[in-house]
Amino acid sequence: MIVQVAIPSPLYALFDYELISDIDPIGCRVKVSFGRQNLVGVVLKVIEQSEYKKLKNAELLDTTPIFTEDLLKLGQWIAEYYHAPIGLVFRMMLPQKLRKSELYERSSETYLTLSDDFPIWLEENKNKKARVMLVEQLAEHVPIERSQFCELFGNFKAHEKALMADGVVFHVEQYPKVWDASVQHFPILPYVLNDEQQKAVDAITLERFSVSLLEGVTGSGKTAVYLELVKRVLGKGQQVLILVPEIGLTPQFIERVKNILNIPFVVVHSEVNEHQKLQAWEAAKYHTVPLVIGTRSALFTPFDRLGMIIIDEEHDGSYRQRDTVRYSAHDAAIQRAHLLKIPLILGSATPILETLHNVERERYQLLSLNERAKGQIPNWQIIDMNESMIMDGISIELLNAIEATIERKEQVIIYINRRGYSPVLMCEVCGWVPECKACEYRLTVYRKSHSLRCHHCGHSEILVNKCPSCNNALLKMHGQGTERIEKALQDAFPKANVIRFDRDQLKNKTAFENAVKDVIVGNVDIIIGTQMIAKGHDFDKVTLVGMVDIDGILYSSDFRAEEKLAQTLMQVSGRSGRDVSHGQVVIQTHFPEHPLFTELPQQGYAKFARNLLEQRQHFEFPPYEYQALFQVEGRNEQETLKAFEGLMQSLDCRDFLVGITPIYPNSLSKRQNYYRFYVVLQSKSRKALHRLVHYLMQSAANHLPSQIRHFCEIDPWDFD
DNA sequence: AGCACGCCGACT
DNA sequence: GTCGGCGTGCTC
Repeated sequence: MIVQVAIPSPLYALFDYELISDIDPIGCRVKVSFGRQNLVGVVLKVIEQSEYKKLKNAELLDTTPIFTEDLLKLGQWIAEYYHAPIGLVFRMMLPQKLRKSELYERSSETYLTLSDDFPIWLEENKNKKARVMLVEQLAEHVPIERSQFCELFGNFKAHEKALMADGVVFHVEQYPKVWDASVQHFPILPYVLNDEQQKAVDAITLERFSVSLLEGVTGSGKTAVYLELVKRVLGKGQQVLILVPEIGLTPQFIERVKNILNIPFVVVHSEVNEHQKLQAWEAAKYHTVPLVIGTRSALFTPFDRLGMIIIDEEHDGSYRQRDTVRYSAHDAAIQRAHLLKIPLILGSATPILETLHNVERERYQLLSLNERAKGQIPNWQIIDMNESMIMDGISIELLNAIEATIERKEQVIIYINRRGYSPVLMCEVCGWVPECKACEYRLTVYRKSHSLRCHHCGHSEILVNKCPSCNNALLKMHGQGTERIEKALQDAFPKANVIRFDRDQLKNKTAFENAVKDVIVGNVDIIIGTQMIAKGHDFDKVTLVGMVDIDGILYSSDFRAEEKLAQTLMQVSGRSGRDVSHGQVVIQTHFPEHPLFTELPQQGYAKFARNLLEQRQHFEFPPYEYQALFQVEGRNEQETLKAFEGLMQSLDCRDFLVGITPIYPNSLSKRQNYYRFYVVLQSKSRKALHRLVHYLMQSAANHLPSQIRHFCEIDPWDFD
């Protein structure tokens, strides 16, 4: 037969091969020769005839499809929706062990069993006390998984060998059994759901597609709702997938699930090794476990009978992948739930505006948990940096608050922003920020060309070195120089233990866990950290959170800056004083009049977010319009720009349903010796946007010189 | 992506 | 003299 295969290469087409097979090979892996290399592809279609004359042969690697039907469709949806090469999408969906060109066979487990005449052996070997004990234990448990028996009764290799030689104990290879809800007894949840929680649980209809937003702050009891829902789905003989942010998969969370549900489950995240990943993959596919908890890539776990998907902390950025295949696991999960006709739950205290908009349009149902949330509106102290006394970027008010906290033997978190926001120029004395005269939009600094540019109209002017407003020379680039904060704090509190919490410092799991342990035991007084500390861990002794460097984000050219900052502020506030009454948040800013500081703490996130939505509608930004980013990068700055300009000019833009921005240099313009430029395409119509992106990608592939790379990103979240 | 082919600079 | 840098082209 002739099959069409998705090949792991950055090409958009399927490739035809000749295949000899008795079974329907769709969803199976094949070994193919592609050019001069041997690759593993996935069969997506069987066709009658090929336009190609001489086809190479493909070799079947699986006896049964490796991709479930819904995953096959999901992969094709991702390739189409995100304009990604289909073979790379399918490679991404496979566990690494299955990307290799090896035959796959489901792994079996070693079980222990006894010979029928073991009583005779017992009779004859009464003096061998240890072995008698083992045989007696086995008699009660057989057949039992060998590893499980070892867990219960320790390693018994020597005895095992002897018993096998005597012919009483046997090894049997068999597959683990399908997990059966009717055999399993669920423990009674150690708490009673309140009215809201019960209402939320009852509002979910199983075995039908729906998206529900479970809105509630930390401590409002979202997890209890999740677990009750898991129980219900499992009771129907179905499985559940829980997606969590990269940082959210804490031992605390795992412990909670383990203790409360008392069911077998598998965990998939970046720290789990490939062997364990394949085990988890099999356990889900063959339904030997009913629950999978994992980060972004766990979305591609095959299930025998998936009955529900839960996305915890749905606003979290780690659901978006920005390398090779650029996709959102959040949105793809909704697609998967749709394909399977099952409910999907989005949980967050600070849902993204896209989600809230879908609630307003009644595409998603809203389930609110407010009851325990009263008094949760944060008590913020806003420090006006224009008025305050400042030492090394830290105000006297914050210094005093830190001192008092440390003296009480409580802990402090200092939150700094280290993300690559485009730099803002600002006067340290009066807070002046350069703005474009034409559009009043703040200007972005381009250090290399020594200029300021407007991201709206493209206007460019010379970089000033003195503040034109107060004539002071203390102009500062924001988003820069956060290292000095650590030094300043260490200098101010020489006796305090200061720890830095960021990705560079705590790359591996043990370093991270040790740091967490240090904080929990109380070995640390001041924690300096980035986004990482804004979520996940519950540090009971933290009673003060200081935010020292947020103006840069506020005035970045990202139209989502306020939304993101509001989310961060709420999440960070949740870190302070979880158990005690005197939790305190101190925020330093040059712009104390900004709604984020005046309205957000009074109204709470939900109300504030709805105001932001009105603004988005007014300015015709997402979610009221749809966006795509198209980026071009090359070694030579001028050539790259020229090629990009040529490409955009040749574009037949009579398709006036789509707006296109001018070409911008990327704010981190040069990276790894590549100069990067982008445009943003925007439209009210997804279809029109999709069509233009498709055309642009094709035209780029055909007309851009091959040393200039390009890609697109659908529904972009960050523009750096 | 990967891999080969091909054309120019500094090395055992 | 070659080894190897990476620009270019191709894959059913």
